[in-house]
Amino acid sequence: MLQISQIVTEKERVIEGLKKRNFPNVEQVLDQAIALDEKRKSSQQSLDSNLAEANALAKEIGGLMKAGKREEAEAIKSKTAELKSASKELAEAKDQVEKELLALLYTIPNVPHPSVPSGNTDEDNEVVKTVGEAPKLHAGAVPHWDLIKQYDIIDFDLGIKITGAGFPVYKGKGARLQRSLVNFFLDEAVAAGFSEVQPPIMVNEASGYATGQLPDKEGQMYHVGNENLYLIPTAEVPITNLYRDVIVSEDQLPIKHTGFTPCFRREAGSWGAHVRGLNRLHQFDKVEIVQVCKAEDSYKALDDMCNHVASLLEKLGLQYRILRLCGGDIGFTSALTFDFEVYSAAQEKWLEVSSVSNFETFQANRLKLRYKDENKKIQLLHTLNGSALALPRIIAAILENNQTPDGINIPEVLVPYTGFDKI
RNA sequence: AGAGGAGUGGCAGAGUGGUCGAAUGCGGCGGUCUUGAAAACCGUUGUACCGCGAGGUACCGGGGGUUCGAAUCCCUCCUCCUCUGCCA
Repeated sequence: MLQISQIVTEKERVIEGLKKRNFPNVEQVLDQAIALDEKRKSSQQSLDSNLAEANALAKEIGGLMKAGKREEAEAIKSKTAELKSASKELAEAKDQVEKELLALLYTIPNVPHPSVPSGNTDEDNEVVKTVGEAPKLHAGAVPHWDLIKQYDIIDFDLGIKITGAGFPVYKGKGARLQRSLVNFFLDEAVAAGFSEVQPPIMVNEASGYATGQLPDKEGQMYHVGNENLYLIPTAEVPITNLYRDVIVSEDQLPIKHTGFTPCFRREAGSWGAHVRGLNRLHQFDKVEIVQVCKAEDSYKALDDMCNHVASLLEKLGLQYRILRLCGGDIGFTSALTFDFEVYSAAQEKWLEVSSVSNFETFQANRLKLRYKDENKKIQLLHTLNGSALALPRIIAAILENNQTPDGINIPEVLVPYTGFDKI
């Protein structure tokens, strides 16, 4: 959520940024927010002076009662009734304005970083660089959805039986490959200085709001109604929320965490013929990296996180490219996002396997995640996160790219984890 | 899940209707003393909003209520502890 103070003091920059996102009626919405804020201030002023008066009278009554001057006290009491009802009305008015303002602010996305290209769809994303080469597959090479059947390592039909579409069952070497990748990614993240956490995979409403999934993506999360909890769409939610309502001390920064969790996404409306096999699932595994740092350090941190993701893909020997997301494709909460895509050679398609974002203060403002600077001034921190990495599409690419007529080769770095070098 | 108890500032812990944003201790910060440190002593030490400022308002787990006045009384929710039950 943007700070209202940001909207007031940097209105032009906000307008320019939101236009890049094609956010409709920018000026109108911002003016409305500013007007509501003014209304909020004035209603607080009248409420406060009203309360101050009432407090003074109450004290006076207290003093008189103690002095035994009952009658004088009673006389003053009669004066308070009016103040009381006025206070109630003023408080309601103030709450109402605050709610309206908050509801409006919830609808405003983050201001993109100046380097974010304008554009409408993923077609307009900027390819920053492409690393590695596409493997040359043998004549009979097939997509991963055929390979998983051929080698009996991932079973979609069984998943459909016990749960539904998009919930595959990993079997034998498929299950082992998945576990190996999780361990490999966690080990690499820990080696890069991210401390490991295992968070809950259901979160409450407050957590969903704080990282921005609510109310924006309400329909995309699975909701556990009898407990009013949400299944996490990404470990970003619980891990970032570890720092909700926290004022950290400067020497704790930067905070770096990694965590492995399953992720759940309803993917309402995004299913189609182009989505096959492991390309899109309702439940998948992911290792996430999260960072909290000072404003002046956050873009360096973003770079570091991107380099970490790149190193993973290089170690796995996968061709990949990095995209700078355009204004139309960047997430609601993000200021700058780099997507990583691996080339899936049999599908002849680029698959997104990581998204690394800097949210600047957008999440921190909702989280109330702050620190005290050297002048003892309390400042919002910046939050960042990235996938490192999401498993299913990595598995798809490994299977497709490393297939040979007599088996699938396992990348060398994984062999110590899998215990086998071929499927 | 049932019965009982409890949630107060960074921590510990007082306060059960009136000048309480809240005693006291510890911790933190600043200072005196010291060659330096420790000890001792003195001072200081929450957050948010409004206001140019003086200052004001709110916050004692969350929400609601009673009252001129609530940390204190009532209702409700949440969390923790103890006992009983159940269980991976």
